[in-house]
Amino acid sequence: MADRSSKAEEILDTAEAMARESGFSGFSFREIATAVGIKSASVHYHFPTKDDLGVAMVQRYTDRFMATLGEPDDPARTPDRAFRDYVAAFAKAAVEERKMCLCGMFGAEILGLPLTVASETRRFFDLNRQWLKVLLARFGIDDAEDQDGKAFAIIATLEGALLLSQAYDDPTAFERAVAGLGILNQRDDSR
Amino acid sequence: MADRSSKAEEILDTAEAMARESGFSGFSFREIATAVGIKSASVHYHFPTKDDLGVAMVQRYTDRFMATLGEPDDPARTPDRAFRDYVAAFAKAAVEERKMCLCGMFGAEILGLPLTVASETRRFFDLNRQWLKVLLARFGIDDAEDQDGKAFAIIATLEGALLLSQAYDDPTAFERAVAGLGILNQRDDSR
DNA sequence: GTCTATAATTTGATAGAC
DNA sequence: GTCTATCAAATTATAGAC
Repeated sequence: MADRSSKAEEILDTAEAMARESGFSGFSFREIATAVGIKSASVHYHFPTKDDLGVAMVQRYTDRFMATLGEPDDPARTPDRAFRDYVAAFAKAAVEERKMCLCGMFGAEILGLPLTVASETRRFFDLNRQWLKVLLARFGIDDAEDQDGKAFAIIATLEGALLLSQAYDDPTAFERAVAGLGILNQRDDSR
Repeated sequence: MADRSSKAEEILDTAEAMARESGFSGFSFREIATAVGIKSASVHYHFPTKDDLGVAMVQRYTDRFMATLGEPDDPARTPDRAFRDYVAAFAKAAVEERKMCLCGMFGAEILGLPLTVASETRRFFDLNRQWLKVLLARFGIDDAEDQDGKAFAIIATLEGALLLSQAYDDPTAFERAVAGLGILNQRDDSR
């Protein structure tokens, strides 16, 4: 896709990890440089400005996230299974990575972001909504407004569950929040 | 409570507004000073360090928020009504103020906060969970684990709905997320 | 690609006069 | 309470050598 050098990927790894813990202002070129073993001027060689770095971070995060989801209407996967996979994508952030969703973090502080990064952040949510709409149609939810509301509700709950996991530094907060949700439990028997 | 001067309140107003848009690193003593018409050294007179300011911001926000909620077991208010009031407290942030919840913002970036501010932020969520548990008991939900899960799910959805409203700069995102949620619609007839 | 060196700006914070 | 003056550190970013 972007065909980046391995050093550029290392930079993105580090910047993403830092941003998912403390936001866009939560990392600096110097910190990243130290972490990957180069100087800050060399980071600027790969990503001239912080805007550029921010955009690349969100694009890579979004591409990876959507790729792990697969297609919502893949006939090889039941709707129930696809929905569980969707929840699992967020659970991974809470349990394995113990970090916020990058776009959830940027979404909250979007008014303080460069416009290019803000725009790319909204794209993440647009793609998620579209993916969920296709899936909800397979559940027999055909009304567009209904699909829209349910998609928003699902994303909100999962992003909020991640937020609580961060606040408490406790992955079980994510699990408890999701387990306590009716929408998800309706299909608890389908595993 | 804190018995602060009106200038200190002005400072807190400004800092809160800025933090709810772009986080803890999203405001500086100089910006605040300019906004309230004094110099940054004078801001330090009221709040010696940024830690102090952050703690005061969260304490005041939490106190105000819990005060508007009232008592969850006030017999003068039906459980349905109390729950609607709870949702309305978050809706106010999305629709009237068009800002993130201060503690939702700080919760997401909690790993980048001073420990004192982080601790105060968790208190906000502790108080919210306790309030909801008392309310859920009135709905006949007596199992403690059940109460806990549902409380987490409700807070997660509302904080996540605020996050989406910020990301899209659109209060209707909050409303759509909440409307699409089964847990809330079950009692749609009780208004 | 990475470095040294450096510029311009911003940040949190303090000392001391009024 | 507010000011001027100042500080040390950090930030994003650039120029130019290797």
